[in-house]
Amino acid sequence: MTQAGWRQLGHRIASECLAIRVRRLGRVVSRIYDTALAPYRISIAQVNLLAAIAVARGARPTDLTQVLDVEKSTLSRDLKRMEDLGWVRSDPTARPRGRSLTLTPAGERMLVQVAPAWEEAQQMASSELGKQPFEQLQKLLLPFAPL
Amino acid sequence: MTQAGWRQLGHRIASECLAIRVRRLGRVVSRIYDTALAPYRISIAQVNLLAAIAVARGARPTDLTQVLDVEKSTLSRDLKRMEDLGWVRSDPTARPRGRSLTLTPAGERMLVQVAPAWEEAQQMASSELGKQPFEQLQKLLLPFAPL
DNA sequence: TTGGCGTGGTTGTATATACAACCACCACGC
DNA sequence: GCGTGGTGGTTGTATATACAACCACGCCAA
Repeated sequence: MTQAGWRQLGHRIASECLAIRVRRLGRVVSRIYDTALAPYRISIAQVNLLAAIAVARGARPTDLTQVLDVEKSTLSRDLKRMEDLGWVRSDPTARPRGRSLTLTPAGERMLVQVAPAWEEAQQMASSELGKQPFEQLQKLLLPFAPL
Repeated sequence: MTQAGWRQLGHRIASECLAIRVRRLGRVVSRIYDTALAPYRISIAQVNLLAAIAVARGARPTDLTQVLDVEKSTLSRDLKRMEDLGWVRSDPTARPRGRSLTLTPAGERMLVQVAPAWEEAQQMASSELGKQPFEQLQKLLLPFAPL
């Protein structure tokens, strides 16, 4: 392969790859939310989990892996951390099999407490990305909302 | 806060948060590319770096942190791995200060070798997200292409 | 009744990511 | 000529993420 070959390839990949753009967007957006949430010592990923459990009450970890598109091993450890922090509780379930997840009172309080910071982060994201792009992204990514 | 309060909040956050959608998209899309690239023992994040260095030849790590919106500490370790793998070389630079990055011949070969798998991944992404959403996303995320 | 098999979950290992703290070094002002 | 500050980089620590391998337990079929 000639020198022009690989250099041009690099250019093509850098300029056309969807994953590269999406991952960079993820870093930028995550930083906005994590910064806004930092005073509460919680990450946007953890707020995500809290909200998911609040909504899908009594769900099992396996159920959440579907809703969140996350690996079961990832979820296992994330949940462990949040149980250790006292935000989540898991009880053996009567149903089929597995554990049933619920927020503890502390978890419920945390969700309520961080809500204003989350709102701010939404505003920040909208102003950093631009109002139009923000809204277009929201619409386009509707299928990825966990509901 | 009443029970309806936090439950409704969970629903609102789960259904309206941009970061949650973007992060989930990132997981889904990254998996598509990583799966396609797996036979080559390389991740899309590493292909990203290879391409960036191919394009911005002789750039210093600090320069890349701007282009990629990545923390310097993250980049430091990612580059270390890739130097260990023999894909990247860093030389002291005459200019201002710092190290100058270039692809090794092995790095150039790797970029060329994985290109077909990357193309397949682009196709897979387009078909999994749908042609229209894929193209709309591409357009919307143009500002996040590292060029 | 018992021997798999499938499902749910954890653990081992590795990468990607960030923040904070630190170090190294050069440039510039005095 | 010598501080001192800013810049570039690494290291400590922690989380988020994935794949592969494993474990635990019910359930069903022979």
